[in-house]
Amino acid sequence: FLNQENLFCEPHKKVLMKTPLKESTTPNIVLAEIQPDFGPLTTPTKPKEISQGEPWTPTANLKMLISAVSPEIRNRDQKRGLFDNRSGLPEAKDCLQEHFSGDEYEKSQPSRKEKSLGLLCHKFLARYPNYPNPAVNNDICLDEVAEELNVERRRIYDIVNVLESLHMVSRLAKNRYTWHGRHNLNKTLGTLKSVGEENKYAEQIMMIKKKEYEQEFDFIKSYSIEDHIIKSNTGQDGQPDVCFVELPGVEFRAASVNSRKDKSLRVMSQKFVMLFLVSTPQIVSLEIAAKILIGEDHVEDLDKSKFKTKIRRLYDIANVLSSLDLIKKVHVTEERGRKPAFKWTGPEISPNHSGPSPVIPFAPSDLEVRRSSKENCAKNLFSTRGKPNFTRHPSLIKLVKSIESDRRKINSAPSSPVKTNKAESSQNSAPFPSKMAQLAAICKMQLEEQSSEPTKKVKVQLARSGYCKPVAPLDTSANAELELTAPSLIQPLGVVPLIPSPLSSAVPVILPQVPTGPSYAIYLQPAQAQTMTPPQGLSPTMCPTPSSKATASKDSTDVTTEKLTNDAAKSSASTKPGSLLPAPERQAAKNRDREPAGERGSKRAHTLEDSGSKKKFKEDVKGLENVSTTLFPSGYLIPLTQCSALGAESVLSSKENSGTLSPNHRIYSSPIAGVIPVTSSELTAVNFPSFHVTPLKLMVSPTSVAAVPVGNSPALASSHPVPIQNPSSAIVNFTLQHLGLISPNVQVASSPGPVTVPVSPRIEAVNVLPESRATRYDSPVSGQNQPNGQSVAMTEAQEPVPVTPKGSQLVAENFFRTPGGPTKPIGSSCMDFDGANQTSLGTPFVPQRKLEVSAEDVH
DNA sequence: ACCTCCCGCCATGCT
DNA sequence: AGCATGGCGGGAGGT
Repeated sequence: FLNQENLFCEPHKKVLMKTPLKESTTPNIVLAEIQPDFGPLTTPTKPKEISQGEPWTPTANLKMLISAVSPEIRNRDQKRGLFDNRSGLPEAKDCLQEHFSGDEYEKSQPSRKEKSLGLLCHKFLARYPNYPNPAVNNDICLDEVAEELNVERRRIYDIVNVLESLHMVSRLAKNRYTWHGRHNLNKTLGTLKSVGEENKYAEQIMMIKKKEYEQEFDFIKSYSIEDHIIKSNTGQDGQPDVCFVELPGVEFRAASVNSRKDKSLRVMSQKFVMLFLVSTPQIVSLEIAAKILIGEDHVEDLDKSKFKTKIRRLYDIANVLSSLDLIKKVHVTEERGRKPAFKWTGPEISPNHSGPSPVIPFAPSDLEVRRSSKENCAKNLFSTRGKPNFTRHPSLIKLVKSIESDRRKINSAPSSPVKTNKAESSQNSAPFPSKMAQLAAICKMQLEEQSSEPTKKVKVQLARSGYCKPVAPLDTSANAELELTAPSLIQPLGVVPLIPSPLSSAVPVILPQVPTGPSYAIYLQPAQAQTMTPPQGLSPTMCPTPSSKATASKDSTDVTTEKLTNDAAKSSASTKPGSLLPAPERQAAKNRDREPAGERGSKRAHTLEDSGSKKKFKEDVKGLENVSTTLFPSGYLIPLTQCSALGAESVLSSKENSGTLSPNHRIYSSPIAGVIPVTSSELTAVNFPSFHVTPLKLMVSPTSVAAVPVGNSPALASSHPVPIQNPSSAIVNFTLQHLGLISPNVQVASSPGPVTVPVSPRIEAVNVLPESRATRYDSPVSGQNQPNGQSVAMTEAQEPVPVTPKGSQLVAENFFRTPGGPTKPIGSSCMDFDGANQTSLGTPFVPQRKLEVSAEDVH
């Protein structure tokens, strides 16, 4: 252990590491001070970076930095760049300047650029390996970094906050963060994507674009629709938006923890990333991003100042993301003019649970993740609820204690982020772990079963999941739909159905297909894509837009401009997702809530509304809580799901470690057991902190959602004066339904063969490779596993746990279902508890489908 | 003149 | 009270 650290840390860290950046300047002082104090602990990693390969020398660093910098800057700076980079330290600069500057240039002084957050971030990133060896201590001392980089701490916060939003770092304690590098990145992005889908960001983007273009005329319609969507989003989705998305693996404090966190740069960063992941062109203009991010509350009347502030923040975030090579600056030329925008240059990711991302993380290493997951669960639970009133089984308690010990490391930090009661959390956490273990065990079993038949797995899983069942019953078309439905269910996004993503989420393979989907394919934006669903007439209309595709970047914009087609379709789509089902749902919810869970579910499906209302949600929650309490300590479904997810992950990871499962298997399996649950859990987690409501979303099946929105939309429309809606409302609803249905169908058609396997595996493969690289540096998987005593211990512990858990069985089942039901997980979990849900679900869906069909017919 | 966004005041929260 | 965080927006550098 120590040896490893030494290997990793010693060489570069103290000496080299610091040297590179600062050498020229004052570093000595810093080094001296820092090293002694933190020595091994703080400094941890850094030099390792793989990419560089070169030993750390100032020049090397400079080169890296320069290269890293955007081309433009690069070119310019390169000339002076050397100076600048070195200059990182003022003193050095001064010296240089004096020497050189005598002549002309004194630029060497830190120009603004030199102080840019992007450059700073590069420096920061240069200190740590992309794929750190978990075994080594990767602690980051903010003070130290600030000194070394010679910047105010405030700047470091900016960087760290963004990194944290990607789970590339996690906070250990007061001034300390742990560097995770990109191990979790894919997973995180997957989660963010799924959340983004949930939030209907794609739709929102489309709406905004539409507005812009349409404002001139149809805007009325669009507005009405948009408004609805937005509002809906705000209401329901807004919640999720507000929350910080916690990844299963990553530990962090819930957004709820800090009041600020809601607004936090972290959240903005996540949302911003979501926009990229969700939007088809993957190009997001700052304007749109700002509108959406702000807009959640009141899109339409944005304060100018607010808008400006948002833009400022987005620049900050964008700089960091650019440094991570996740995005690059571009300009989108639209009718109106040229807008600053950013293009996603990061990895393509399938929705969270879907294959690759999750898999990768697990495989490589993510001990921390596991830990964090546990912690997260605990945290979430606690955070959400003031206190855990869980009744715990002794066994659970034991588990908890063990876990706590593990956690301790993390939490040990004096001020662990989570402020809530650590003790409590830890205690609470205990149950989860056990649960998780159980879940994991279950998942494993499922996975194994499924693994045997990857392709079939999905279906099987679906079938297993209570939710799935419901789906199947729904229609004859069901088979195809099953897949569809499943995905929809899986993703809270369900709403999303409009977009392919949901499907993809359901089945990893699907996603890729969807996008590729012949019909829409092209550059259409999400909205268009959605419209696409109604391939028939619409697609042609859409086609024009595609023509725009000539310019890829423009496509998106152009597309938006065209909006043409299907306002209705779009609107429908938008409505679906966003739909939040406000009033109607609530009503329905009320009725339903009282009803038995099973009934509820059915009703929900029926009404579709269920998902929407917060009230319902709460009610449901209450009911669930009761149930849950009885079932197991943790009251909330969400946590459980998370746990389940975690468990699944852990399982997966373990498998990976063992090598029993092939990547493919993992993928598939993950979707079934782990994946779905995970995503759901993640989603839930996100939503959870801020609002109970979120769960509602989960609860609702996508189809149901779609249906609901429709209903809602009219209502909403009524509230708003929306002329269009009157005529269109029905249509819209139908269209929406269609969208949801269609998309699935489409996918189905295309997917049938390919659906399951092909794509996802590829992705995984891709992802895996990188990771493998990363690992190599640090010390690959084996190293990871071993290194962290903690993480390792955790895993091991977890595995055993499953067995031990006594009460676990019940829990397990619950969890199980969760995962399965899970597609949508969280809600599902709740539903599961209800028990009846499964059957109920089936019933509800049926009606929807019928509706959908009708809608289709209409088309 | 607009785009970027650095800088640091000061609120917020925890210790 | 003191310190760590980080929201926020003025206003300056860049183009």
